[in-house]
Amino acid sequence: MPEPRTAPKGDPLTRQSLLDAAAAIMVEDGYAAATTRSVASRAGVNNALVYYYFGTMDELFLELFRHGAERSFERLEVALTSEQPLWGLWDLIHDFSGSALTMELIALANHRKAIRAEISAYSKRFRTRQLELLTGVLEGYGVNLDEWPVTSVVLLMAGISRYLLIEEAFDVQIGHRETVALIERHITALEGRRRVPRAAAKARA
Amino acid sequence: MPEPRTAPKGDPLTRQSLLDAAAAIMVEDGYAAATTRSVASRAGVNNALVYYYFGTMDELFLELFRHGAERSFERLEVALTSEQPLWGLWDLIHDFSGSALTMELIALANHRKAIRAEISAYSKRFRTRQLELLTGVLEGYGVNLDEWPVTSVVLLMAGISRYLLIEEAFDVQIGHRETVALIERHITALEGRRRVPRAAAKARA
DNA sequence: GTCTATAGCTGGATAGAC
DNA sequence: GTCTATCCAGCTATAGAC
Repeated sequence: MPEPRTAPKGDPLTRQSLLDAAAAIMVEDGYAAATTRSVASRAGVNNALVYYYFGTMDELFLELFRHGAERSFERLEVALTSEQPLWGLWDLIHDFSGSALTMELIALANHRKAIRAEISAYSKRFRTRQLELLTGVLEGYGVNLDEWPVTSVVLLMAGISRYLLIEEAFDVQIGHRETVALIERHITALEGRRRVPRAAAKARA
Repeated sequence: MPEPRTAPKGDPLTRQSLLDAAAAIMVEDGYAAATTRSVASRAGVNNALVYYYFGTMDELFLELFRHGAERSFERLEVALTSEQPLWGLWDLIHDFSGSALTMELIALANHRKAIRAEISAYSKRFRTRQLELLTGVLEGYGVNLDEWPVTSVVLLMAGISRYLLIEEAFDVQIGHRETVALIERHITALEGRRRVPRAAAKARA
């Protein structure tokens, strides 16, 4: 579906630059810093345009989330139907890009009902799809699903990965290397060494 | 040390009620809702008192964090020197109370330098102490520390626990029960069934 | 589509009365 | 200690000119 049902009004470039500006500000200074003025200013336009394009800041935030969510969903499909689904899932989950923004949106959701509902619905959909696609894979690897339920495997990978990112943001890295190695050892035991390229890994200092 | 070196000025009760009010508001509506006016109003006093007691909102947030951090550190000592250190650690980490506030403070830290620094320093101290106390314990249990580094055990427990709490906040609970069971199975394998009472567990719906 | 101008509100912070 | 009063900054949102 390359053509949305109702084409959003206005200049698509301006619209996108507002979304990009909002994302950048949220990552750099937190969601509270993403105001109509700061976003518009960074996008190089007047703040009244935020209302012209999105109506309210809530709508802008929602659109930002939906963009990222849709992209993640597509990447999930690719990862879990690839030759090495576990490696694909790990790389996807462990990917730095987007995580900072996601965490800001989660924080934002704490006091924005619409955003909370959107994230909640999406998370369930995402998790459900993960399970659908991964159950057969783990069965194929001969994993004992009573001892290692698919949900738990997914939760462990996601949880540890998210936690490492949070700690890194606070410059705490004690034991991170060993822990990543531990996870990757287990993945290797199931589906061999990583043969697929790590998807679009960001350079890290 | 029942007497602090420099007694904070003002009425200790008012001071505490301001801190309590700030904590409650942050948990309920997010850190952005904790303003001088909202905090003072909830504490039943005038908003100018926030400045009388704390000077700035930043100082209030810092004091809030330090209180919780100190309490956590004490609980860590108790847990890790108890008869069942792993169960103690798990209960401490997995405790619901305080986690919501912690997450708000983490979000807040994203754009408040002073708070970021405080959390960073505390986290390192906390992790270091965990390792000091837990290394001997795991050795005593005959754990292969090359395969399961102490840091990784701690990170896995903390990461999964935190992630479960975040998901619960979004009403996503798919696989949570099984995953908690999995972790507790492993703890049981090392140090037997839980014999110590779960510390101050909050009732959950 | 993009702008200026402005209304209306909320927040941080301070001065000074009691 | 606690309050009232007030200043100023910054924000959302709208009206209307170009």
